[in-house]
Formats: sequence, C-alpha cells, structure tokens
Amino acid sequence: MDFKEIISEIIFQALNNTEISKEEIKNYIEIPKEEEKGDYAFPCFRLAKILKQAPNMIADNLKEKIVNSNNANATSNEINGNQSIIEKVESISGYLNFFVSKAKIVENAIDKFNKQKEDYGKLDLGEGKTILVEYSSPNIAKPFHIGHLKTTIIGNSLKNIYKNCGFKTISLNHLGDYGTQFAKLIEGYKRWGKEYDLSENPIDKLSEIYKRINELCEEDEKVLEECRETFKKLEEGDEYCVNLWNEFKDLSMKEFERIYDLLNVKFDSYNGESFYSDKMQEVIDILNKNGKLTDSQGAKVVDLEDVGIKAPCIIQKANGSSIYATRDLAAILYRARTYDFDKCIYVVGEEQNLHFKQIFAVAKYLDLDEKYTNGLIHVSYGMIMLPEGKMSTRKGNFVKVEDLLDEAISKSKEIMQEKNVEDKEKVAKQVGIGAVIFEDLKESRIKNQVFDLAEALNFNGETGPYIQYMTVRTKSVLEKAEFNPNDVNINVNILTDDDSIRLIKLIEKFDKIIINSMEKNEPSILARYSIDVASAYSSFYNENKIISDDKESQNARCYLTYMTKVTLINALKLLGIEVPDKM
RNA sequence: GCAGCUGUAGCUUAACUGGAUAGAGCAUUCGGCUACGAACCGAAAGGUUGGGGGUUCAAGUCCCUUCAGCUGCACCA
Repeated sequence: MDFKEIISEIIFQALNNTEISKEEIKNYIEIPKEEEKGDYAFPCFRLAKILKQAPNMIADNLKEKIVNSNNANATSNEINGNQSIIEKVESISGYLNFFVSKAKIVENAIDKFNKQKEDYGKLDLGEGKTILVEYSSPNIAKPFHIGHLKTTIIGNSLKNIYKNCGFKTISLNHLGDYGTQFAKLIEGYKRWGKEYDLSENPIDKLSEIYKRINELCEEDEKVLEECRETFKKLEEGDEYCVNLWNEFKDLSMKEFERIYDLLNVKFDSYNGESFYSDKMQEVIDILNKNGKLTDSQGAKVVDLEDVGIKAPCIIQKANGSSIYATRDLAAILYRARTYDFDKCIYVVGEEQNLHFKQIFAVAKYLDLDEKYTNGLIHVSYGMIMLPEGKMSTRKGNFVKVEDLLDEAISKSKEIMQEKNVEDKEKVAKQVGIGAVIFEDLKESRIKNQVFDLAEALNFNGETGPYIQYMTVRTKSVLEKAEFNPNDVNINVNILTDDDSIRLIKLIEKFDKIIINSMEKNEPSILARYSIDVASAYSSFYNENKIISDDKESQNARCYLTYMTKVTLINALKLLGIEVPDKM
C-alpha cells in the first residue's frame, strides 16, 4: 500500500485542475519533521501562482473539499472513506497535513516485511547488470596504514549494497605493485638489503628501506634517475628485478591477507598495476590512430583542453616507460572486454580527482562503447590525517591498521571480561572490528578526518557496538519469549503507541534507504539509518513490556522485535559488520 | 596563480528534489537497574549554519562575493 499515492489521488480529485498532474502532486508530498504535524504533508505554496490564491487559503479550501467528499458531516475533520486510511486532514499555515490510521501503518509495514522476512531489504533493481568495484588497492611493500582503511571499508560496503540490489558485483583490488616507487625499493634493497632480515616483519623492514631510498633520492637527483631506469628494466623483464618484485609481492600479500581476514573483506581479482604492463601498447596505438597523442617535452600526452581540463594526461614518459594513467586506461579496456560492465566504481581518495577526470576523458578516445565510458565513476573520500599532520610512508609517520584493530579487539576483550559470554575471543573480535568499521562509515565520505584513537575505540553512543548491542538484545528477548516467526497472527492495535510507530515507520523505509545509499554511493546513509533503528528499538524496549502474561501483546511486540532484528542484521551485513549472539 | 572540496553547539556531525520550531552522539549537569541485558533509557543546558550581499512566498541547502582549512595542477601512485 502506497500512502503517498492514495494522498496524491485525494488531493488531485479535490484540486480538479488540469494544470497539475497527480505525479507532480505526489512529488511535492513530504514527511513532516515533527510527528504532531501528521504522517504526510502537502505544501500548497507552489500552487499559489497557478490558482492565484494565498497558500493558506488553498490549504483551507482543499481540506474542506476533502472532508466534504468523504463525510456527510462537513464540520468534522474526520474522513470516513471505505478503507478509513486517512483519519484526519489539517490545514496549518499553507500546509495540508494528513494523518494516516496508525493501525494501517502497522499493518502495511508488517505486510511488506512478511513478503521477505529474513531477506527483508533484498532488491532486484540491478538484475542482469554488472558492477565493478575497485577498492583498497594498497601499495606492495608498504605498510597497510589507516589511510587505506576508508577505501577498503567503503568499497566493501558498496559492493555489498550493490549485490543486495541484485547487481552482479566484482570486487577488484588494483594492487600498487608497479611503477617507479617499486623501482626505488629495488634500488634500496640493492644498496642495503643485507642489513635487514626479511623473515620477520618484512613490511616494516621494506618500508624502512623505502624511507631511506627516498631520502637519498631527495638529496641526489641522480639516484632518482637511476630508479627510473630500474623501473624501465623491470618493465622490460630484467630477471633480477622481476625476482625481487615477486618476492616483495608475496611478503606483502601475506600481510594484506591477514588484515582482509580480520575485516572480512574479499576480492574477486587481485590484478594490480603490473597485470596491465603488457596491455598498454594497445592504449598507445589506439590513441595514436585517433590522432590524440602529442609530443610534449619528450613525453607523449593527450591534450584535454577541449573538454575543459587544463592539465594534459601523460601517457608515456620521456624515457619510454609507462605511467599509472596508462595502466588505468589499459585496465578500462581489459575490464570492458572481460566483464562487460555497466558501471565501474573507483573508491579512491579525493586527492586523485584530477587523475580520474583525466583518464575518464581519455577513455572516450579508446573506441569503447559509450556504455563503458559513461559507467566510470570515481567515488572519492576525504583525507585521514593524524593530529600532528598528514601521514606519510616516506617519512614514517602513520598508524598501522593491524595495530588499530588489535587495540580495538583488546579493548572489547577487556569489557567482555565482566560479561557472561561464551566465546569471548570471537565476540571481542566482532565487536572491536565492528567499532572500527562503523567509525569509518558513519560520516559522509567527503569529509576530511583527523584520526582520533579514543573516538575509534569508543563503544558508546552512535557506534557499531551500540547497534550490535541492540541487535543482540532483540535476539535474547526473542529467545527468552520462545518466539515463533511463523505465528503471524498479530493484533496491530497493540503497536500504535508512539515508540512502536516510530520504530515501524523506520523499518518500513529500509528499502528506500538502501536505494538512496546505492544511488549516492554513500554507505553513511545506511550507517546512520542503523543507528536510528537501534535507538528507536531501545526506546521502544524501555517503554514497553515485551514478555508478559498477555499473550496477544507479547506476540505483537515480539513480532516487532523480530522485524527489528532482521532489519538490523541485514543493515549491518551491508556495512560489513557481524553481529554476535551475545556480547 | 588556476581549479576542486570542506566550513553547522566546546568536540564529531545530520537535514529527501529549497519547506514548518536546524536533528543526533560525545563531553557537562540531573534522574532511572527486585520487567525482557545499564555497551542502555529519560531530562537539562548548549546554534546569528564562517562573514557579507542576492534570488524566492520560503535559504544550512541555489547564485555572487569574501575569509579560513584541505587537496590537485607533467614524467610518483
């Protein structure tokens, strides 16, 4: 049942004006911020010009017409249509406010829920379409620090959301395993490799080497030039370089896998930059053929001034070696052919805005179908900084993700000591990691963030553990009540108090929230929604006795508890957060 | 210099295509565990939405301008 549809029909009939369509009316209908103002509101301001009347007059007139047409007793505010869905209409300062029967709201929400039950929130809008999500993409031989956390967590959640909406999703980890940065490491290892024992904490040692070689490069331009040459060698298949490259890559992957396991993040492909090393010539050929490549200071570039981008895109460096833009373009070609994607989403920081603008523009010159070039989306997010400033691997100031997760887990373990929980180890992990994940998802992507350990380890208020806690509570209530989800004989009138209605209305709009966060590629919308549901349940729980001798009321309230449980579990699943049985 | 993003309570932030009294959490103060879990609930206090113009019946939201912070602007990714 679509209340908005019903209301727009009522208004449309009462207006009886050909200039305004029913759809238009439906679009104008809002949900008032304050509950006392009703369930739906129609602002009459827009009609003022058409009807040449003051908004409050329009609202008054409409109200009269609506009440009259539905009730012989014109003085009453009540509307007694057959279905008695709309109980009351009010005209307040230019708004026409509608009050829907609470029992109908409850009934409607329960019907909607019952169609899906445990699958509540699953959608099929993406059927037959494929979405690629590129995220995480850490650099080999560099520490996985908290700067990589956002892309990993947001990307994972977006993948879950798209999958939930019926899309075929493929998650891509575009490993940073190539380029001059890598050659620098090889050069450093050549110089000082013997000083380090890579059998323990290899990444720490490699990043130490990386730091040293960078310092040397800054001092001595010649060393930097050597590194560029070394990269050229690597690209040409030099055995020594390739072997080292493989060794470093293996060491890194082991460390990354540990973190991905903890976060429960999985990838369908780890094809990193190096994977495209033999696929770049085609990009250059096509651009050449289309007359898009020009020489500039020895390098080959694509000029983008025509499309409003002042900086040209470098495709080939002066020494003939490749650059990341070329590899990204080769990846677009490859992905279009391999996956036939409808959308390809890049979850990468906002500092790369220009880069993606450039490669998306150049991609249009690759003779690809518009379906692909229009499906490229850069989902950017703000920077993470430390209180003392920007993080830098080169300078060695950063917080490792593993350390953060360890701290979160040990803190939740501490709290767990006082609780009667069976598998404390496992639950501590779920809660600690849930806290870290939620912390990264609850705010709009675009905001910069100063990393605050205390905030990341906070388990009270608007946090992951709070939502987990409420979900666990729904579980234990249902367990204690020996609830049977198949007993759907519910007296809806028991659930018409303010707290129940608030909760039910939230649960009812779960699908709209999912769609909204998908369309905006913004998991924070879903994260905040989860807080709202959890918090509404908490109020409901405190105000109502759920388990009682009155079986009818126990049934109804348990059913609402059950709906809450499923909604929360499914919402958290989309965010990538697990729910323990007890905590 | 040019371009982009951000600016809302002490701190972190929300606000559907512009809509009614700008909504939360943390911190602070107060109240609540012999009903189903207090990682909880309730209440108080806290705001010139960075400043100034403009458009509109209506601006945190749109336009202009200005200030502050961040980011990017050729061989790193």
